[in-house]
Amino acid sequence: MQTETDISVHPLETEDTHDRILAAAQKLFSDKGYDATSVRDITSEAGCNVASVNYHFGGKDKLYLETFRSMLTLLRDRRLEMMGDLMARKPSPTLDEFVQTFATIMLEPLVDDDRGRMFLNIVTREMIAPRLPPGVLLEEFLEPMMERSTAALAKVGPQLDPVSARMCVMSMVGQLLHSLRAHHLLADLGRTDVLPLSQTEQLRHFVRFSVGGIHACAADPLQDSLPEVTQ
Amino acid sequence: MQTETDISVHPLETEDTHDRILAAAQKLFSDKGYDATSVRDITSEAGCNVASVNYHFGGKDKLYLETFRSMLTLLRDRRLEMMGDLMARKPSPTLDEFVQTFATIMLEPLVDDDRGRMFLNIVTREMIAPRLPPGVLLEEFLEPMMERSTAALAKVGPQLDPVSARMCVMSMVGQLLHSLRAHHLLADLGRTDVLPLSQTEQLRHFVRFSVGGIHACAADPLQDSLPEVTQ
DNA sequence: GACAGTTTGAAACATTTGTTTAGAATGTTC
DNA sequence: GAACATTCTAAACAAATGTTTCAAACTGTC
Repeated sequence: MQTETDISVHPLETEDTHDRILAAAQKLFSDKGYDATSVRDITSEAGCNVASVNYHFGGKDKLYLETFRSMLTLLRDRRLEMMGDLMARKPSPTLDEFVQTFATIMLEPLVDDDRGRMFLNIVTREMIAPRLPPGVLLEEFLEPMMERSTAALAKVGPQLDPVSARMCVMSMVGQLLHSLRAHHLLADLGRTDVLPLSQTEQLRHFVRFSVGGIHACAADPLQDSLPEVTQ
Repeated sequence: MQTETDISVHPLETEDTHDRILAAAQKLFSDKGYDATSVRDITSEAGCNVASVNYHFGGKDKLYLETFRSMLTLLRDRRLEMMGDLMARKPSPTLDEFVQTFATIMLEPLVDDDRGRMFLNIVTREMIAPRLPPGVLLEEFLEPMMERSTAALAKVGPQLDPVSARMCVMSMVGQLLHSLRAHHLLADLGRTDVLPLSQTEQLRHFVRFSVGGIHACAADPLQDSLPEVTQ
């Protein structure tokens, strides 16, 4: 952001067409989805010609792929960095601290109203109806974060078998994404009455519930019912 | 299903065009979304003429609305009925039983591979990019189930303030939907290695985690930080 | 200023889109 | 059987879609 020279006064016009198209595509693809977004929607939002998409990106599908990759690598790397910071702390975080920071790590890139919702929407869409080459979403974006989170939880949490740790991370992620989606839906409808809690209070509930759940999992391990899976 | 006479041998051809279109629309709208599904896709799947959609439903958007309503009222009523059965049991269910049955109630209509995934997909899409009149999804479908679930939990669970009970239901729903979406994604990619647990074991984790979370919430109520919200 | 390379613009391309039209087929009623 | 309403089909409609074409405009270099 700060890297641009201050020659031009208008920040939008400092970006070249390539970047303006990418920005418009991020907004529109996230907002309305791939099919509901026409190339002309994008180019008119970007203030350029229809042909520019094909000149700069080689087609609508290629633009979508580049859009998705540019957004999601940003999201992933930011999360991985925050997770790395957390786990590098000199006294290892307590379980409470870990769960709370985990929520921040997962949500912080998503709650920024500019790009946050776009992230969530485009990932959600990709989960239901993938438009990317198969496996890209899972292997490049979901699994790395999943792996690190599971390892981190296993380190700070109570004694948990690997599978239980993974399931606990899934439980936490599910809670966070669902409450965020619900928040967006309710905000759109102006129904602030349905979930009368501030973000702080919602976070407190999440930590409370999840820490309780993790302890319960540690006290009652899954493994005993598993006949030592061949691996 | 059993109400049809056995005059015709071919079950598909016993349905009239109206129903065949509706069935095809359910499949395709859920599978690919509203925009990616063309009227011709639907009519060719239903084996009828393009004009039939407009004749029987008055347009693509009307067909979508009818499709959504027919699917979701089915889903909602089935869940509400199961929830009613559970709470009508002579000895009130324990918290463990409640959480376990809650999972069944939420998932059972969704795991049937025929229609289950269609339900989940179409609801998910409606949450990110509504195509229905605003509020229909929330007020007709989500809130009734939410209300009943919260009330039921408050009845069988430990002492929980209303807001905490609601948040606990949210936590449970979030977990269930997320693990189901993950299951679908992984199944599509053939990655059975990522989540090496049977449905029974996943259910066991869910119950364990959620019961632990609920107890933790009861032990540490949210209310004390709330300055008695004006209502 | 002339030149080569890059970027942009207006127009047109062939498809596909949702919808409409008019008429044939079908079943029902008198 | 005639008149009727209902349901279906083929064809056509205008509008929107992603993409291509090609000349104009711009860029920097000599």
